[in-house]
Amino acid sequence: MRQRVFEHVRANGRAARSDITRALKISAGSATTLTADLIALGVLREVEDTPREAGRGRPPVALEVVTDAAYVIGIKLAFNRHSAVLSDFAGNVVATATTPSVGLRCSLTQLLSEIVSLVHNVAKDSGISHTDVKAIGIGLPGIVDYASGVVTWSSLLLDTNQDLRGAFAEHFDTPLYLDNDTNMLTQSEQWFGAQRDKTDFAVVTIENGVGMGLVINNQLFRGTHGIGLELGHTKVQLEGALCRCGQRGCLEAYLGDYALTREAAVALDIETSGPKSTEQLLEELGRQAKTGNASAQTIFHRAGSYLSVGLANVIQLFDPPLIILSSNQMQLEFLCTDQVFSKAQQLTLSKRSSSCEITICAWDDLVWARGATVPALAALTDTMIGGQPITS
Amino acid sequence: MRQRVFEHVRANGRAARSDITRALKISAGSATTLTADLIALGVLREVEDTPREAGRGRPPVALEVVTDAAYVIGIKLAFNRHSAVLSDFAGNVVATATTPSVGLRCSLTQLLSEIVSLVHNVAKDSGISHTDVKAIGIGLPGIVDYASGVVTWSSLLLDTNQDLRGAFAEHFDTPLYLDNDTNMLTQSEQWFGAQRDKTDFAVVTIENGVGMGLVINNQLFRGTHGIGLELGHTKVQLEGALCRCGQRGCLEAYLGDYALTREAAVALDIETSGPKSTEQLLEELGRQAKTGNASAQTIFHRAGSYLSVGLANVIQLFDPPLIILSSNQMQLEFLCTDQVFSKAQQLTLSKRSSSCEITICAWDDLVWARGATVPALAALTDTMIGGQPITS
DNA sequence: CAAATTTATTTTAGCTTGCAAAATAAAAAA
DNA sequence: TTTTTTATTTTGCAAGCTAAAATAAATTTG
Repeated sequence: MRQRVFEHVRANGRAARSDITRALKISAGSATTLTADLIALGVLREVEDTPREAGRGRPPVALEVVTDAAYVIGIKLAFNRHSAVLSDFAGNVVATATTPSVGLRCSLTQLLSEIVSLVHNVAKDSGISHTDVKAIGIGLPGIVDYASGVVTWSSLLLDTNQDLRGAFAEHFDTPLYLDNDTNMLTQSEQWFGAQRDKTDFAVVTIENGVGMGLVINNQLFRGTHGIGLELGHTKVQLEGALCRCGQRGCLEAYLGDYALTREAAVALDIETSGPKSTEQLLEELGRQAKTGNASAQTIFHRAGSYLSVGLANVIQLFDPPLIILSSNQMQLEFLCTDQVFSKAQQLTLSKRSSSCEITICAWDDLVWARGATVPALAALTDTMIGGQPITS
Repeated sequence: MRQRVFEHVRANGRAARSDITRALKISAGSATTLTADLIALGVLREVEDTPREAGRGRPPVALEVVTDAAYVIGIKLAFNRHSAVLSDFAGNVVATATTPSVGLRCSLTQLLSEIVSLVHNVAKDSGISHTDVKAIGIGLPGIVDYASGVVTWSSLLLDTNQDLRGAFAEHFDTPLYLDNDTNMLTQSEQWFGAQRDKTDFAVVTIENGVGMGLVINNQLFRGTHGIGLELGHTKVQLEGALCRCGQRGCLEAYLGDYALTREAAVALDIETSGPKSTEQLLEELGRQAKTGNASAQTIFHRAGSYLSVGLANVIQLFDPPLIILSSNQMQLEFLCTDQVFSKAQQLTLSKRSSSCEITICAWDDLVWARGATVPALAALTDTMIGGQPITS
């Protein structure tokens, strides 16, 4: 219950004891006791100059999170750049940092050294002491065993089954929470997003690969072994296009950056092995599609069809009231279109009454990184407040 | 906690207080108090002649469910026959009944009258009074709003959005729990199946249509609106085979009875409009496939390929440790083969360490009907023991 | 066979949590 | 100034557990 009171204050920024009794349906006496505990623990404080609101009666005294009770860092590791966010105990972003990354698969040692310098960088300018950072969260693409902190597979790493948490522990004492990057983005939406009041929603990301996150009843769903929701590798075509994973017909083999660019070479009549980067190729492909290149258009058109199918399947299986779609600029413009969405709705229309809302957003890497602070903050709060660790 | 103690006894048939303290990790004192409550409520009783077990010390005195504290009925409605099970409060089957059904879509009134006669039939022979039946569960194919008891759509009914619970209430006072039939089978597995100790598993059914049920952490997952898990209508092929739902490329359009038999006419070189029933056609198709008819074999082969894809997608998305596959005899023999399963595993192999076990079973309709007793029993127990209703 | 040992269950005292209701506080309205 | 209204604190009290002691009922042991 202490946890719930604290989370209510954190989620709302400020809340008076009387707000808490109403929101959490506890008695006024309990509110007094619980908040007194939290104040004694040093995680909540009364706001001195609570702004005077209209209304009679004794004015409520707002409570807020003691922002400097602890700090956490959230990191997003990606193919072309890494991003980090330093956040206070209330979840406010205090500092950010970004570094370019090698752009090639690398060893665990190399990746770790990039993480170490990023951690130092983000703390440097903010004036926050190293020792005040009490937890760190990292999200990276691939399959991650959340419980053990082992990276089963990642597109960033040369090797499989890398014990990133173990390696990290040799550099820092800080506890590390490691997860798939889409789960981090999902938690960013859950805590900080425009739809943060929603208890159930899905997140679908289209980047180099295709990922998915799911919140059911305010709880992140990871699958039994923590490796579910591999939407990118669901099959949408028997013996279809070749995927990075070696299989054929995976959804991401039609939608991901690499899927579009490998066909771009043909459509744009450029030599494949040219010096162009994926980003440049994608941009060129978009430009050509806009100016009427039929081959370029057909690439996006086909990808759009499969995106409809992917979204429809998500709706049919998980039945979420909302899907938040996040993607690169190019896919956003050409794939995440109203036509594609209405096609997806059509494909699920069969007898279903309530429909699923689909919204789009193109998030900055820092939003992803901020999501990585969520498990760090949540776990830290648990240890500080002292309750059963929430298994999320 | 009372609930948990009671469910532990019911799940194990018998349990001593000392077993309960160990299993539920409560103190011996609590076990005494809680069981005393349950005995006073008339739902548990001490077993007089507890069989003497080897071992020293004061012998444990077993507790068991008072079987005649209440009775419930579970019903499975299907295309060609309806089945009912009368169960005591411990979940033991006391009587069963089966009636042929019209075999055509019918009106709500017609279906209801079949339900009414089934309810009377199953109680008749058992000597159980009508008034001792305290709850009834019904499972039927289609989309059912569990909370409201409205059948949004069913292959059994002519019309959509039929308020079956409301209509039922005009005939009986007994509370009615209405659900999709696959959810009922899933709960049958959860309570009575060989794998009932499992906390997480999926059920996939291949009958006329294709259905799915999912248990996550001992809890039935229905999707947010209670209409998720429509595996049969996930798309596995862009612009693929025509499905009953009007869409193209649905999984069940490749696997369901009707999907196989509509191609059977061609393969077997029979006139489509002949008098053959679906069952006869399926049997004939199986016979021919066995005796080397290449066309017949190719039908099963294609269906098998899509079943692999469907199972692989379930694994990729839900990551269950176990899938229980239930189907008709014919699909069991020709589709649920080791080749299909190993193909499904292959399609998910990408970097995944733990694999998903797949088991098969061909359940009698009575097993499905018994599953329909589960929500009835669970809800009844809640009201009798008086706790928060379990939201499952 | 009586005493010791072992296991099960009950009793007892105490702790924690949360509530209702009364008391107190702090403001606006009369 | 008094009343009214809203917020918060204080004060018993009840429920739900637990740990530890007491009691029960068997088997083993000397």
